[in-house]
Amino acid sequence: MRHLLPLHYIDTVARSGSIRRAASKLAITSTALNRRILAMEEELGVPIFERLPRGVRLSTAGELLIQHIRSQMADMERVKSQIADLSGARRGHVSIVCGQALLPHFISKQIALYRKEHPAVTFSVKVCDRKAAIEQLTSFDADLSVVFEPFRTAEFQPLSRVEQSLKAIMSASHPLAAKEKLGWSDLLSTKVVLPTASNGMRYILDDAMLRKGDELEKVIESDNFDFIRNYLIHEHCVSFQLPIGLKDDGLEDDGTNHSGSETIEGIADGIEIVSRSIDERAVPGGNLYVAQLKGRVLPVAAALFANAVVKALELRYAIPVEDAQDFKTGTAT
Amino acid sequence: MRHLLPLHYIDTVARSGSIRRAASKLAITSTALNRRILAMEEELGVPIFERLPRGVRLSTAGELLIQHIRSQMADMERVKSQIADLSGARRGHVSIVCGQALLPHFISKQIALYRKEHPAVTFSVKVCDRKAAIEQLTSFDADLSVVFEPFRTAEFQPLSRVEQSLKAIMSASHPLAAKEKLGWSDLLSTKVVLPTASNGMRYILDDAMLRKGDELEKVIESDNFDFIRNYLIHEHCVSFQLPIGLKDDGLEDDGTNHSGSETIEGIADGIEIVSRSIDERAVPGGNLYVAQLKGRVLPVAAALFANAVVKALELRYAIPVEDAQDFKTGTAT
DNA sequence: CTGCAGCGATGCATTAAACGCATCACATTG
DNA sequence: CAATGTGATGCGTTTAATGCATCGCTGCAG
Repeated sequence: MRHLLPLHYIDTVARSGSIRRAASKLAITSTALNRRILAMEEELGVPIFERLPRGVRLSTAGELLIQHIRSQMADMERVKSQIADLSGARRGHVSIVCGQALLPHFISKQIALYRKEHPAVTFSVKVCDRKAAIEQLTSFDADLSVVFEPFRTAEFQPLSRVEQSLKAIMSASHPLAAKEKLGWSDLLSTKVVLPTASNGMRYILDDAMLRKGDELEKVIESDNFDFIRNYLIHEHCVSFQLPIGLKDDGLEDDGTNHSGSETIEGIADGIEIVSRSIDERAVPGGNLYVAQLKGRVLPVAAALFANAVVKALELRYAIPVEDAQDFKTGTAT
Repeated sequence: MRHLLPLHYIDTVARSGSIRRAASKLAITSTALNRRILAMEEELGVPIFERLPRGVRLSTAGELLIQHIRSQMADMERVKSQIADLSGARRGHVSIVCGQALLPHFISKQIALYRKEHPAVTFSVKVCDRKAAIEQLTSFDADLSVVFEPFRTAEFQPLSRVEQSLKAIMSASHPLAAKEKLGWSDLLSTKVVLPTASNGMRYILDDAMLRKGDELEKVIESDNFDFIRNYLIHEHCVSFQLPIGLKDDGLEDDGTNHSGSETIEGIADGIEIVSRSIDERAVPGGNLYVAQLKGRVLPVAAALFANAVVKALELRYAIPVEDAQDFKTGTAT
């Protein structure tokens, strides 16, 4: 797309923070790039960038412009995807940001299913905390966001929502593993490993501690779920996970319960990690959202993948009736 | 804006229906234009235009593209207007389509008021029937639409709505001028002059006739309100007008009633044209909508003018309470 | 049936725009 | 105080766009 090359140039400069760095990324000389920037500012009548000693930064006008540019480039992708869809062959790229819990089982399975139908569609998956997710949407770096307890702004447009109650995970030999469902006092009786503050589950847990007035005995804090799960093998601690992040959350794909099978999360070094329910009165459930940028029309591939994700999610974790309507109309907008 | 010159070229070709005609409009040779079209199609991978013996027509892919292009150009205007607004001086252009009834008094007054505050803002006003109005919005030829009983589609986004009951207008010497309020039998007792079918009032009247099972005695049909009003001078007929289309609809600007003054519409050749209310049971009221294209972010000037129009309209003709909320959220979207 | 008019496509010489190199002026940094 | 990295600018070169003339085609009027 030749005609939006100047736009791409500006975008790259804005991301790079310096004309010369952007120029090397774009494989042109800084001279050429500099001139194009100057020409663009000339046409616009106002500077797009503030000149700093160590580079450039977007001016106020530039902030307005860059938003337009990114929206414009993303929309061109959408048009191209729709045109490609006319000729039957669906191709394109879907960029997703999601919470860690989604990665190991749910998202990977959904992508595999979609790619089975449309092998020409490629994906990129980024892990983001609840705040960065929305930023990725607004900068048009991501098409879709699937995040637990996301940071909601006016630009956040939910496509679907399901409730997720936190599950406790621990070694099978942990004393609490004997219980079917854990209460607040159970959690207070053990050492816990928590995700870092940027995580949605931590947000729920901090809130619970604040309201109860108790502090859980936090011995480890980590932003990596793999590390946390593996640590539980070595010490009798409890940590937390969303049902959707478990290998087996006790549900079939259509949301019906298992016939009383064991809820074994995984085996490492011969030690089983098991998951147990937590009483909702101890730790209230949170919301998992599928969302896009408000007002944006997604490329064909992204829109249809979003539909598939929403469908799978709502089938497995029934959506609350009172809100269902809202999200349906939200999707149609 | 140099970078969207190619887009402007395509848009012009689409509107002209031939590359050569477009080339002369754009003051370049047909060769150059033709090449740019070919280059663009090359980049896109599919033809944008179908080649006909007498010119070109948009292909299916072209239809998708042209919508993107127009949206893109309109959005660039918005960005420019917002950037201009940063430097304090509001400038720009507002393009309005509206029904005939709005023109003589309401819209002209609103534009005058706005231009008093911002003399650098220019306006274009087109008269459209209820169907063409929405088309002008979708093609980005108009920013705002103010139409009585508009043709509503999914792309039509109301910013406000007020009810308007039809008024009967006639020469002061017409027998029915003696009455304060006219019923259905009154209308049946006289000859009438009607607007053409594309008009919103006609839509209401046709509907009323259908439901009553009676036909009004239509002697003249015209799409021009000036002609209609002037004709009433020469023959004892009744025609119709919206309150907002009257010089004096019996209301002050804030919606309160006049203190029993005469409702004189105008004087021509010494004969007064007066307006009289019509019983709602005879002819039900219709809705006057202020609207924009769904999902579009208007330029600063257009958005603020829309606000002013909505405010003036709702102050004068109180908006129905039960629907007010919907339109408020609609505006915010 | 035929010639004419209008259309889009294309080869070629010309022109204008973009580019790269070398260099300057400036500010921060070590 | 030198060293580094930044954006701006003058100049020769290269690339891309433009205009002209022309071709092949189709529908239409005589």
